[in-house]
Amino acid sequence: MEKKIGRPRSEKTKKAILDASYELLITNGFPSITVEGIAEKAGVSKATIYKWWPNKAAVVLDGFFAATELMLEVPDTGSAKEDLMIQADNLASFLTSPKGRVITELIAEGQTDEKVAKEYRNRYFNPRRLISKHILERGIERGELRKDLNIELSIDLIFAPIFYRLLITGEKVDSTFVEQLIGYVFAGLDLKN
Amino acid sequence: MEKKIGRPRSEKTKKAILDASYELLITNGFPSITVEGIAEKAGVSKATIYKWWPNKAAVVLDGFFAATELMLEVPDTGSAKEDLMIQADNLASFLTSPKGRVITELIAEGQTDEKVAKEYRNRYFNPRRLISKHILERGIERGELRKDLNIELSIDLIFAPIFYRLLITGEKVDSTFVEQLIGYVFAGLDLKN
Amino acid sequence: MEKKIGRPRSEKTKKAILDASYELLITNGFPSITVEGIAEKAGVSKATIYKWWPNKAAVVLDGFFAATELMLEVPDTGSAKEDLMIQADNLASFLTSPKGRVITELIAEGQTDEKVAKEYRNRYFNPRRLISKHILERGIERGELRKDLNIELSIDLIFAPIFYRLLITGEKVDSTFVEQLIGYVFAGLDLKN
Amino acid sequence: MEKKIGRPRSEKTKKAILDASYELLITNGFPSITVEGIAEKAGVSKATIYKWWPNKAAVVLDGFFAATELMLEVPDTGSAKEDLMIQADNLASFLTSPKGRVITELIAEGQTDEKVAKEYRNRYFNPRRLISKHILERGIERGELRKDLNIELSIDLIFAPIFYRLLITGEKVDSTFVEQLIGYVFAGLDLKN
DNA sequence: TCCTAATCGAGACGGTACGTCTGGTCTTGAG
DNA sequence: CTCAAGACCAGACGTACCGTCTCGATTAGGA
Repeated sequence: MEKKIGRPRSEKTKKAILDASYELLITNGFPSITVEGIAEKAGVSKATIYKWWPNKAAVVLDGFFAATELMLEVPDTGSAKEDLMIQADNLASFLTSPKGRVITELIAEGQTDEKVAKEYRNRYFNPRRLISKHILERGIERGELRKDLNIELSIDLIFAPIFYRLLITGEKVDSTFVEQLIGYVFAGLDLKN
Repeated sequence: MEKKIGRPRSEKTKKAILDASYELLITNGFPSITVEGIAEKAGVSKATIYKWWPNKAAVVLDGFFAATELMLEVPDTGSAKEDLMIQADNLASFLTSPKGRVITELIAEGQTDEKVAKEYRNRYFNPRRLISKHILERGIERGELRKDLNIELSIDLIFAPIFYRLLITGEKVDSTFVEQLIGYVFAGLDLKN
Repeated sequence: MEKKIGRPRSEKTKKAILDASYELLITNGFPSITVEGIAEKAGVSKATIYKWWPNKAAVVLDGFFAATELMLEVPDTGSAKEDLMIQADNLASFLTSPKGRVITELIAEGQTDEKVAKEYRNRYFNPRRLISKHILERGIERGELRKDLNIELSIDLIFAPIFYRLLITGEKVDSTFVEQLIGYVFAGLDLKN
Repeated sequence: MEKKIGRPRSEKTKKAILDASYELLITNGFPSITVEGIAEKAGVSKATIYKWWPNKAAVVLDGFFAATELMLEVPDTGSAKEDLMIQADNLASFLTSPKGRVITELIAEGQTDEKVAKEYRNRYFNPRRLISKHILERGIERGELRKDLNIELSIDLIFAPIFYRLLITGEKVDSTFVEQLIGYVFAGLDLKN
């Protein structure tokens, strides 16, 4: 147990930093955030920020997740397909909202900063994938889906197109799209379907 | 009819800039490229670069596409599924190669710079989607695929997971994956399949 | 004698350059003149300017003297002191006018560009000093001034304070000052006077 | 009462900047000084320089005066004429030395930058004129000079020709010249003298 | 009349410094 | 020991002019 001499870390300061960071993130977007801006808005010294976070990305990520780590409800309608549709629709709604834009910016940042990538995988994607996994497993148990289903790949199939449109093609991502998407994923392209 | 007065633009200089830009892109990655660096490597004045391109992203994009605008062969095995598998596999190979890493960096940049996004859609993705479209239409004609197939969505389904893994989950993208992927996309998740 | 084949130099162009140069000099002052500006205003190519003048200073000087090489009348009132007073007063009037400001700017430029210095000595100061010399010599002949007068020094004494005020102290240079100045120069500081 | 929070300004850095600036001024002259050069020589960031000085002229002036603000001894031989001769001779020696060249360059700069002009008047010329004034007043008290002498004009008469030669005619400024000059200023041009 | 050679306009180009900005580190004194 | 304040270094940004250069189009005199 290490000694605890000296002035203890101020939780108020920490909160101020994360709040300021998140607010700037929402209003101005990731790339135009500056550490100086966060410090000023939080009424805090730049040095204090760098004391506790190694760089800009770290603070901003922390601020984002501190603000968005919310309940992850597991839909349960009795139908795996229906449950996944709900989950996908919720995701699409969030991603296309102003707050959701941050996610795509973080993904962008993650392309050149592995720490960022790790962070959003652990704190954002993995928890959500677990839910999907749970839904799919329930579907298998119930006999709705076949036993040897590749669950990870199935999750990819469902959610990838949503991100593909957001990140790459820029096409619309709305409920109609999600519905069609789930339909095609379940049915497959083959003629027989 | 465009004017032809004054000293004409030096093609040698243009090439030197694009080459230098591309080389730096490959070796150091997008975010660490500097216009000053390009100028120096190309033996060119910074002002000349800014004369022809509005900003860093524009030069780098141009350099990238000048170097990668290659033949887009349309696979034709007689089977749409087979053709798409080949196309997807080619894409996966490229994206996971050092040169392909650039694409994900450009997508990252595109999240906050609409011009970049527009550019890679027009110059990279659209041509490739056209090929997929062609393959699918041929499949429909041949009776391999159903007449009312939503072609755009189908293309999304096939390629999205590849980018999803690269950009988000970081999971492996190899031939096995592509094979499984195409299998699932064609067959669907439904029990009956 | 050199051949005169080829297109001859356009006098119209030369005039346009000098005029534009002078106008810019008067309106904006020496340091904010740019060769690009002269070229544009004159409707002329930059290369043409550099064809005939080695650098910015040369054009501007030429433009200035082309516009200001005026008659140098020799005052002749019958009194050397009176004549010098008139000359000094004329000089002071010119130097404190907007057009005269240019002279001080040229002197400034001359501190670091010997060619400029040479130029304004030859084309501006020497002709004027010759007049003063003439006046003083006439005064000696007439018996107004002593035979062994150091003429060069005397000229310095008369005109130096005018420039001193303009260039250094910034004090007023008006007719009253000139009058007092001439008075003191002629009388000397000594008690007996 | 001024605040004293935050890291205090580094005197070492300030000195390094002023020293570097002065050394460059002496060796290369005012117009070829660059802020970048000062920064490099001083081992300092450009931003730090711009933090404390608004532009090049300001740093260089400061560097110059920091290095030359020396004792201003008042000569006192018992004769005003003699004292002025000594002062003028000292000035001439300084101005014609390498370090003195800077003064003429500053005067040049002052023609188009009023702040520079103000600065060298306050920090260089005014203190020296005060000494001359003192000498002249002492001369009047002693009965060497007449009571109603125009002191300012007299100072102009003595020092102006030195600067006139340096700035304009380029003629020699040595002890002989100074001696003659003082002689003429005191005696006047009039025949009776 | 055609040829030859210099001049001209337009404007691209390498170079150099500008003054600004931000990321991340360091230095004080107060708490 | 922590914190606010803020000075500091490093280094890229995009801009501005310099003086040089390459074009094609003119514009004379000489062949």
